[in-house]
Amino acid sequence: MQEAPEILRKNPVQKRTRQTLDVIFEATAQLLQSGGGKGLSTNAIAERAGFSIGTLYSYFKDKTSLLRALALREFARQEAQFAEALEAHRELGREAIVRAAVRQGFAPFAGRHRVRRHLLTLFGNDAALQKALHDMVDRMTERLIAAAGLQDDAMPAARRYILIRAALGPIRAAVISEQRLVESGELEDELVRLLVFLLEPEAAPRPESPKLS
Amino acid sequence: MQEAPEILRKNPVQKRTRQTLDVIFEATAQLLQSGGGKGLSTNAIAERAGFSIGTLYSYFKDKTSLLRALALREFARQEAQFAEALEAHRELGREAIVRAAVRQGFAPFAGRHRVRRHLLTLFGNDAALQKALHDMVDRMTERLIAAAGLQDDAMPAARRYILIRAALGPIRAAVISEQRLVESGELEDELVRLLVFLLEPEAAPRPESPKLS
Amino acid sequence: MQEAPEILRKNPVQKRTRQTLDVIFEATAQLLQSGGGKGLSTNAIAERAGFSIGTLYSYFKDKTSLLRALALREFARQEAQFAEALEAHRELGREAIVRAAVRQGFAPFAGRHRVRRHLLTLFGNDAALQKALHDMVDRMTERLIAAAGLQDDAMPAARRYILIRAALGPIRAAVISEQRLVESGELEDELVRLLVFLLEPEAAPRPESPKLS
Amino acid sequence: MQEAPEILRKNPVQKRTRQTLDVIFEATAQLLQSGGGKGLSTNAIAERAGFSIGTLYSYFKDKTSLLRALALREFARQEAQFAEALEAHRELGREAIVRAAVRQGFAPFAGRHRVRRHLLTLFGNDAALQKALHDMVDRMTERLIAAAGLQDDAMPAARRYILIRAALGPIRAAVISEQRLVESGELEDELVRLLVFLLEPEAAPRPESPKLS
DNA sequence: CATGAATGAGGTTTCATTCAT
DNA sequence: GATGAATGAAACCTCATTCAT
Repeated sequence: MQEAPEILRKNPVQKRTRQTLDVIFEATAQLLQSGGGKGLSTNAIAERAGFSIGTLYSYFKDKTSLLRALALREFARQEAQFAEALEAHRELGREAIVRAAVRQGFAPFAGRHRVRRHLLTLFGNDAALQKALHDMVDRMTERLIAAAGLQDDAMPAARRYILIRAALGPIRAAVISEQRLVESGELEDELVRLLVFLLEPEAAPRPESPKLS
Repeated sequence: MQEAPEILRKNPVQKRTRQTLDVIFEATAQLLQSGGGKGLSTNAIAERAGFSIGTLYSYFKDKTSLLRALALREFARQEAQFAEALEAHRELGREAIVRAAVRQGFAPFAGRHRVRRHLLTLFGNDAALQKALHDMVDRMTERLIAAAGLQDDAMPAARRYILIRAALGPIRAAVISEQRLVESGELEDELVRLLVFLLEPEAAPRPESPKLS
Repeated sequence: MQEAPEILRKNPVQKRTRQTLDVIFEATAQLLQSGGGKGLSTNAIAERAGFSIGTLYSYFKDKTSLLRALALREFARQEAQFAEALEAHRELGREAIVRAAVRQGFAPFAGRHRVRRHLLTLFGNDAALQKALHDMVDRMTERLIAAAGLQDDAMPAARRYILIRAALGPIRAAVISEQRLVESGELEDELVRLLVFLLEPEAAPRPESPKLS
Repeated sequence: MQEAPEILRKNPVQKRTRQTLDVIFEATAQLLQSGGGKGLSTNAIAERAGFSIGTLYSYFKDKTSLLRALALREFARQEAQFAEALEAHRELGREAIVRAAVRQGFAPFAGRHRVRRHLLTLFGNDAALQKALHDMVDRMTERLIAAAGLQDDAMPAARRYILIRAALGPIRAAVISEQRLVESGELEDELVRLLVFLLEPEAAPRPESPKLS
């Protein structure tokens, strides 16, 4: 059941190889964006990319490899953009930083939210990919905490776990079917308020409401 | 020329029909749980259910109809359980109610989290299904707000939108790959804290930190 | 390969049986007219007729039997109408009779030309049906010759063979795709002229090769 | 969203492609001739042709396309042969030319009359195909008129319409079930007489028999 | 190396027919 | 007798993958 870890069949260091890969990835993303899971055949990808199907198979050992590689690339790009966004607002105070993070959360959905959704969909079962995604969110979380000026260990693990993930669900749902809240900025405001609350060091740990079980 | 919006081809009021449907749904859910979206063929469903493929098609006009019906059924069941859980804790105070809601959020993942995930992904593009889901979450939100003893209109729309959705993402992610946080209850505590915060009537709208921008 | 000559499973003498058959035939004809060969399933026929599929199979041993019986019925009806039309113009002279015949040739296409075409299509290979059709045209031919006041044997066999068949092709073609010629009556005039020519006793044709007989 | 009107998926200019197409067409024709419309499955065609089913579908987008292409090919071939036959008898006088035309009318039924009949019936509903056929007969008509030495406009439209079509019906019927008349040549003689009559310039337009309605 | 024709397992769906109720 | 749920062979078609050129 274990997949051999080899994904690419060629060394992408070669410049020509890298360009070819870009073309293939772009073609795949376009088909994913326009047609969804349906119609995403290797033959269609090859045709859209302008290569022969045989060439495609000289770069990827099978269809899954291609998609996995695309997914990893997209995630990495997103992580980089997130880090960049935080960096750009580093000096403007916690709320500004959080707002930048939230705003960046909406970004990937700008032109291609279907690409991401389909990739997530396609690999819902792929443990390795899930792990990669998970780790990525963890790294983003740490970055956000640091940028907000907190000690990493000042925050309980479960709260760290929630920090970014609490925002992702609403963002995705709203982009798909509640454009009004997105465009008015109301949703952004609420998510900022939410994250700021989570980042707040606990004043005094709720002495008034003992847990009863 | 006109497409009938019907999903079922037979009237499920008949006892025999209902039983057959249950068997088909159960078989589908099992295959979804064990095998995932791939390999979920109508023939496999029929075989697992112990009916012939023809029977299956006498109940559903095509594969999509079957899956859609299953999705609607699962969602409805979940909504009912949610309402029930709230009702059972109605007298125990806001935090208890919220805790019940969060706990109920974990429940559907108990034995079959893959079933739900696959259904969600299979219909990621289906506008009608998305609408149904969306409406369901809205209804659950209203119920939670009422149970918590708030006036429905005391809460900004965007915050209502977030209320439940902020919890769903972390729950799903954690169930899949962070069992430890789930089992220790830490995650539950954090989510409860989060929802309680969102339900809090804004004491005095942060007079100490005016938004500058 | 030979089909047992039994077509009906029940004795149509019974009044109730005859009515049921009429309903089934009518339903079949409607489906044939509206949907063509596609969608003409036994289940659809039964549903349209308001009977259960089982009942249908108690009247006909299989689908082919049903269609064959319908075809025979339609042909017989057409033959009867043809005879009637000739009879009604018997006293008006040869041309009037021929014109009545031609006009009657167009008639079956009035409301249901698809029914006939599909039936012909479906049994293009059925030798028995073809024979029945053939015999029917022969009978119609004899009737026309008699009505026109000729001795049956005054006409060569090949010409008799042609007499009606020469008109059928143009009629069918024109009804399908040359409505203008049909509606203006030009086509009718030409076909009348053609049949009158064929019915003409050879005056003294081809004087260079006198047929003595 | 738009349907491409293409029939072939590959460019038949390539020699290999053309050969493959010929093989597929030939296999289809054989099955049509021997088995008829029933049992003509794409799998059977592929097997008979010696290709895999996938190859067949790489040439034609679906079964209908394949059959349509075959029909067009057969019709074109027939038209060419008809023109050729007329040309070969151009110098021999009107009756000889007409006889050549009639004889050519029997020709396609020589070895494969079922192929043509099945193709005709399969596309009885296909407007485009009917149009093509119709146009073909019109072209053949014009050719015959010209070869017979008449001015095209010397003949009423309705008579031109009839000219060839009056012969087609009897030919088809006779080939199927009246071989004797075919073999003795009697039928040919009668059809020649019929066409010659239709080609005759009207001596004097029937002044003696006014139309009475 | 690139190409793309060819492969064929396997997916979805239809529908004539049976038979227990 | 009537019913209609159930059957399952068989049809159409897709698409990941191979390999001769």
